Amino acid sequence: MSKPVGLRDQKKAETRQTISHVATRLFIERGFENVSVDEVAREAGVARKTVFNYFLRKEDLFFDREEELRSLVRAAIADRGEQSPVRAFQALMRTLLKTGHPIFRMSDRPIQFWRTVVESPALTTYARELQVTLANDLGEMLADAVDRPRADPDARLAASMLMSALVVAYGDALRAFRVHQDPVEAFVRVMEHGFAGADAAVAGTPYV
Amino acid sequence: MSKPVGLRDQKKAETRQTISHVATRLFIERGFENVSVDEVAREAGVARKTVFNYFLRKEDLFFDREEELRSLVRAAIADRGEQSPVRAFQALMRTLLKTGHPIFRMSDRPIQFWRTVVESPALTTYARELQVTLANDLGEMLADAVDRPRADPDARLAASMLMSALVVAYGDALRAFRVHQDPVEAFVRVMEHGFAGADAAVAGTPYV
DNA sequence: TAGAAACTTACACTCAGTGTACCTTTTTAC
DNA sequence: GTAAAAAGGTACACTGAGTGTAAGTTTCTA
Repeated sequence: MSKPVGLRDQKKAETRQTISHVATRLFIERGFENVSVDEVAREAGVARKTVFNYFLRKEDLFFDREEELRSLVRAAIADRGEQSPVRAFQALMRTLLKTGHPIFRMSDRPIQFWRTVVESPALTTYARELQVTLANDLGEMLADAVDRPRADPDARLAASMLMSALVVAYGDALRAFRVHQDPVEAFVRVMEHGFAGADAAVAGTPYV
Repeated sequence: MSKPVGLRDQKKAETRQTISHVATRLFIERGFENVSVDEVAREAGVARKTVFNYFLRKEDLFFDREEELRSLVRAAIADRGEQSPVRAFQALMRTLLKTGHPIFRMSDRPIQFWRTVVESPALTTYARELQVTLANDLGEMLADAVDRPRADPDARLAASMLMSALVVAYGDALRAFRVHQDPVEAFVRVMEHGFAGADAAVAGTPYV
């Protein structure tokens, strides 16, 4: 998070914002595959190449918020005190959920967002990549936290199961929302079962 | 599995085989992204369009064997007798592993195959899609087996965790192979931990 | 204020994937 | 056996993502 100071950085930030906002709006309105990058560029008043200068892939125009969660997790594991790293992660998730953090909020906006994702094969694929990336990251953080090698299979297993639990929980929360049930309650139920499972998977290791 | 009878079907099968074999060879030799579909078509003595008539996507040229595992799982769950469905699935995996079934065999050929996958972002993504597809399938089979709705979150959680365990186990087995350790032993160790975790996640449900 | 550095753009290109119309081969029906 | 029809293969033309390059333009720095 380096501070932009000069006029140049300010303009860059603005351009990036504009492109991302325009793209997000168009994608939600008309679907990801029905909007070309050309169109986004035109609407944002910028060259097509400029779009690709800011965003490596078309999908990046829609997902812009992965880094945030990652650093939250990193901080929680670093400041975990006496807790085991897995418990620290679980505690963080419970807190984010209870405090209605944007990432886990179940209101209209995110619902729209995820509907757009679900309706687009490309975005769905991208979301899965994100899950794997976060699982790998989490695995390395866990291993680092207990001084095991970064490729430690127990860490990877724990991370992978924790992420699975969250994704399944998220899916069920969306379903609950659609049928006008309490999405948070649905989320917590599945999440806690998954967390218990992850605990059991790495029982006897320093992770839990 | 309908039997091809006429000359036409025979030729079709041959063409498909040729294309798939040529493609697989080229991809393993030079990497997925370094071989264009044009090249595959040329080498197979066929028009580029013909390739896309047989295979929906370039990636399909490389992965050709998902259906087999799916039907094995389906059969195992159907014929599970007194066992719970999750136990039946776990038993199947142990058997496949012990009997050295092609899908789980850790010899040079699959190693080459997976190295090619790992080195290609597109193929890696495809493999993940496969994992999700199989997890969804398994989830529905589990739910069907105990007469719960197909979208039952417990079934999805169990399926997702079981698949996670297998994928992490597979990854660790490949790692073991590279360092000249026993890949099967590595696989079993991680798999069993994961299975125990999945059991715990859905303890108290009819799945386990 | 001039030159360096960084960003934007136009242009040309590769490659995946699709649609269409036409040609060739196999099948089928007489 | 042969002719019509059915199906596959091909050529061609197209869209759209993504990349490389060189030249123009804006901001920064000394």
